[in-house]
Amino acid sequence: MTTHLPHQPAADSPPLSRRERARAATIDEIKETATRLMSEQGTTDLRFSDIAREMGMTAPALYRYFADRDELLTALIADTYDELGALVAAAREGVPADDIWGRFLAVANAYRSWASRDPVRFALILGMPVPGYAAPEDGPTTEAAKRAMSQLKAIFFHAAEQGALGPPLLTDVHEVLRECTEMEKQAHPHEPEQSPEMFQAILHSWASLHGFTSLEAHGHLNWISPEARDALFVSYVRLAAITAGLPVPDAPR
Amino acid sequence: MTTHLPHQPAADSPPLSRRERARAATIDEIKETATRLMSEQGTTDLRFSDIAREMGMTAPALYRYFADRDELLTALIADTYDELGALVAAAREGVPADDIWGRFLAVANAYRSWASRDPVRFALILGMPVPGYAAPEDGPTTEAAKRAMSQLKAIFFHAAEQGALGPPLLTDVHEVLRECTEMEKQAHPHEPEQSPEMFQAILHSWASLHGFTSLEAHGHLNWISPEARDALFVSYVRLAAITAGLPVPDAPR
DNA sequence: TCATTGGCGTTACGCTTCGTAACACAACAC
DNA sequence: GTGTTGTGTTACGAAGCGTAACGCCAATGA
Repeated sequence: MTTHLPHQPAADSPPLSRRERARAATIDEIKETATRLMSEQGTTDLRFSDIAREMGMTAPALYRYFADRDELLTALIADTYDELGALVAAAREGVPADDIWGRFLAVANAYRSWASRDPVRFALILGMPVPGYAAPEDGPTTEAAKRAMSQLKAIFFHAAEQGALGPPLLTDVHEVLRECTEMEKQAHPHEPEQSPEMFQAILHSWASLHGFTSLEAHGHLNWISPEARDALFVSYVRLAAITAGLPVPDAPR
Repeated sequence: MTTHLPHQPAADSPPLSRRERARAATIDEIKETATRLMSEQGTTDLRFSDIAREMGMTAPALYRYFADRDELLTALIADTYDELGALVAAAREGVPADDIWGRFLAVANAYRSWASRDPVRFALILGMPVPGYAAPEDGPTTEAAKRAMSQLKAIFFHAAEQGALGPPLLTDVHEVLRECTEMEKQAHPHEPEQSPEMFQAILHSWASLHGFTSLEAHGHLNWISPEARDALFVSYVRLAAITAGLPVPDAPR
């Protein structure tokens, strides 16, 4: 898992003592095992004893590394955020920058296929908080949401830069959403300018994408064939792109 | 809760013995209590002991009524389906039949506000299956999905009947989705005709609606104000209706 | 009227989990 | 070598699940 903590700025205090390395490795192994168990048994309800057993340890030993189940969960959630973020970013960057529709589709596909591959972890970060787990106040939950969305944002910013971004289908924006855009602008002064219409369109796209993904990942579209779901998804993403003002090639792929 | 079981055709075998009535009442009370606890503690992970304590009973007594936690969950899930279905249907019927946009918005609002009011039960039926709970094979899960969707379907059918349904924004429909439409037609021969474009548009609408609802219900839109969310939702639903070919009044409400 | 039957709820139990406490051992520092 | 720190163990108490064995009560039948 190579924990990769983007939160503490990777100060990389170079001299990592033997012990510290061992500790870090154990932490990674715990998280890896926990993640695997979670995916395997299809539940976010992980048991310390299971993890320990799987690792050839006893349960109380884990408390040396995580104070309780919630702390472990918090770590797993943070890692999952990062993983999804990285995955989506990689997908976006795997397509030439001028192929805006291609990038949009790539991001959508990455989001969707990750969720379908790992519905439990998808639910872990973007579904309901784990049973009995109280997310740290105003914690990583909304953070993750925004990070996922920022990948979409990036596409819109890029399209706008290139002058390839048309007006969205809906140009009416409610006053309160205009204010909201203003606040976002102040919160992220380094980001390119974003119009209220674009802000609204981005949110629309993201909610759309999430809807299909969530339904499919949790099996609520199983009554249509996988091929039909694929076709549906592509048309769905096309629709989202069109309504958001992104340039979309005419030929239905 | 007055259990209202639409599955067994309410044969209403009239002579309900005193005992049977008592038993039914207890079952209802258990389900009520379980539901309440679930909503209150924000978790689908309910404990028999808690339910029993709340009812002034002991845990083992509950096993007279439900063989195990899964059986109780199955019952709760079924009830929740029915409740949501009824709620949405009521919302739809609360608006004059010729006000198509009004009905669409009402359905969307009902779905959304129910989910936000009761995110746990929303997750219970439309999110990830409960930890440790294996849904009965091909069971109520997809049933619920289809039932929720049927409310949307009804609106489209009605609009089509009235000749008020325009073409959706996307009229390309992939071959495999056309076949899928055909199969649906055969599965529900009593339903009005539905074109592939319409079938696709309905699915699009539903996935959209679900996306916003799911994000909001689980707190992932908390970084914008409730008022902004309201405004966003209305514009979102408008967009969905427009792209689906439903008649939408020009004035942005 | 009185015994029987069946449903319901109880206490008692075994098993498993969580999380803490007390102890044992290895690595490291001086 | 000796003390300190980190890591893992076994031992324990509290709480949950689900089963088993028992007591109580209402309904039934002679």
